[in-house]
Amino acid sequence: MATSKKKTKQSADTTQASGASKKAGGVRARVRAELTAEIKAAAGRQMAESGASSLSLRAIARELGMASSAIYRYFASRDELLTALIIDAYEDLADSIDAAVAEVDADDRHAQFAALARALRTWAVNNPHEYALIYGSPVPGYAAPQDTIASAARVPQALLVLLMGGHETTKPIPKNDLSTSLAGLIDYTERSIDVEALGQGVEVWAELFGLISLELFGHFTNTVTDPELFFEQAITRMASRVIDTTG
Amino acid sequence: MATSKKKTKQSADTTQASGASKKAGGVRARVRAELTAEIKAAAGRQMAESGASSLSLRAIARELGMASSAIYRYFASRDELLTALIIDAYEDLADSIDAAVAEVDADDRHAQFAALARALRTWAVNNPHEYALIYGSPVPGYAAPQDTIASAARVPQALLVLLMGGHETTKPIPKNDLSTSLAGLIDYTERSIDVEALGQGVEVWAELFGLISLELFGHFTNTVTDPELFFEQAITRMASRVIDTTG
DNA sequence: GCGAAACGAGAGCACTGCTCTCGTTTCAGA
DNA sequence: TCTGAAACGAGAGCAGTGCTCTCGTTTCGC
Repeated sequence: MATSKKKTKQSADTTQASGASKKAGGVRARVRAELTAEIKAAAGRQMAESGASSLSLRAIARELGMASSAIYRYFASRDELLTALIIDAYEDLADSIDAAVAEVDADDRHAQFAALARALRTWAVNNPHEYALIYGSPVPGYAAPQDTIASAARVPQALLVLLMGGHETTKPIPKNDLSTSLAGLIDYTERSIDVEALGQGVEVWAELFGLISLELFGHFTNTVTDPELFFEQAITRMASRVIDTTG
Repeated sequence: MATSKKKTKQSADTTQASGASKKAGGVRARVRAELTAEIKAAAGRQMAESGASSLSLRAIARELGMASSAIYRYFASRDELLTALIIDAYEDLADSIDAAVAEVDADDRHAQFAALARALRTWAVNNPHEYALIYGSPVPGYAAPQDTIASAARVPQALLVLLMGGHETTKPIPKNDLSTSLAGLIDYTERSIDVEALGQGVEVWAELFGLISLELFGHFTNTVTDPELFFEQAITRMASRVIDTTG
């Protein structure tokens, strides 16, 4: 009876959600880029007020006035959107730190470290959900794609540069527990930094994130009454450890 | 026509989901306690393999062979279940630490600190999801109920005890930036601990959590190749800072 | 100009937390 | 001991989610 819907010649619908740029010229490509950015912006807005865990693709679609299924033309899944936000967060943080460090005298390494630390904390305080997204507990199933790793590395890179400014070494790396545990870092820095300094760097790095995480995640309430003031004091001590370590 | 269902005298159904113990005697009370424990156990099992974010009340009900709505007789909401798990996690961690510290010579404070630190990390490594639950990013809307605070405090308490073992003071607390920022902690310890030592304690505390969080959350991959070995080295240095601080 | 690819909209599936109702079981007080 | 009230389990139902599939339209590249 009813003829099955006329079968128009239909194509395969093989849109790449994680669009690898395609031709940059076309009008469609431009619109696509804009919409992608709009989706990320809406997601960022939504995340800023309710956090990453409650981020809803449907809510984003609603805000943008489009069907929820349309989002999938731009991001293959919620996870992929999250990944994009993670990368953006890393980049934004790294930019903030780099800018702050660049503003102070390159010879004053104490001041450089202080600038780095303050930039890190300030960014975290101003973007708590983004901070939680990248340095808080990761979603269990979530395996960081290779893309994020490069961006993630930019942040500690700033501290490594600081270390390189005073602890370069040409001496062979000693073979001991410390160098064993830091093998990856030693490799990454091409054996150019003194191992003791590297170790102090990692420790200070951990303290920085510890202080900020404990503050942001509410573990300082009623004990460390003024986290910012305490952080300032800690900066001085941490700077000494990072900079005055004799290799 | 059809008589509306006969209105049996019906009561108000005012079960308190967050059961405040009631009479301990009755059979019903005992069954209730058992089922509550079973639900928490199932939740813990489910969390251990897929993390807290994907914890599903319906899945728990399924595992226990009951209707999902029945769960609400025991926990008013998913959040309340989470809270119970959080408290259990804090208690379990605090127990582990206390037990580890108690096993070493009370006079050897370096060894005591080392035991504390190792117990903390070991627990975290063995219970990564529980660790993430209590020290990772909190759910944005989630405000820690008063109940959790007491349990949460037990953990850093262990370090405070260590500090008290060597930095008691009867001198008045100086009025400076450090004491201002730590006002809450000074109050909590009833001004019995030297402020400098308190400051070092907080810093070391932060470093401990920083090291463990960075390791567990995957920020050490390819850099700190052997986190456990590195942690061991850091312990020595941290112990010195905590214990050898001259007030 | 035309075929193929890209796209937006909409329906639908399986899942979630949570609520409400209803019949049953247990408890506590008279 | 009896009885009304409280506690309980089951089930249906609601609103929300991520994601898939289909279908008609628009745009692109050759």
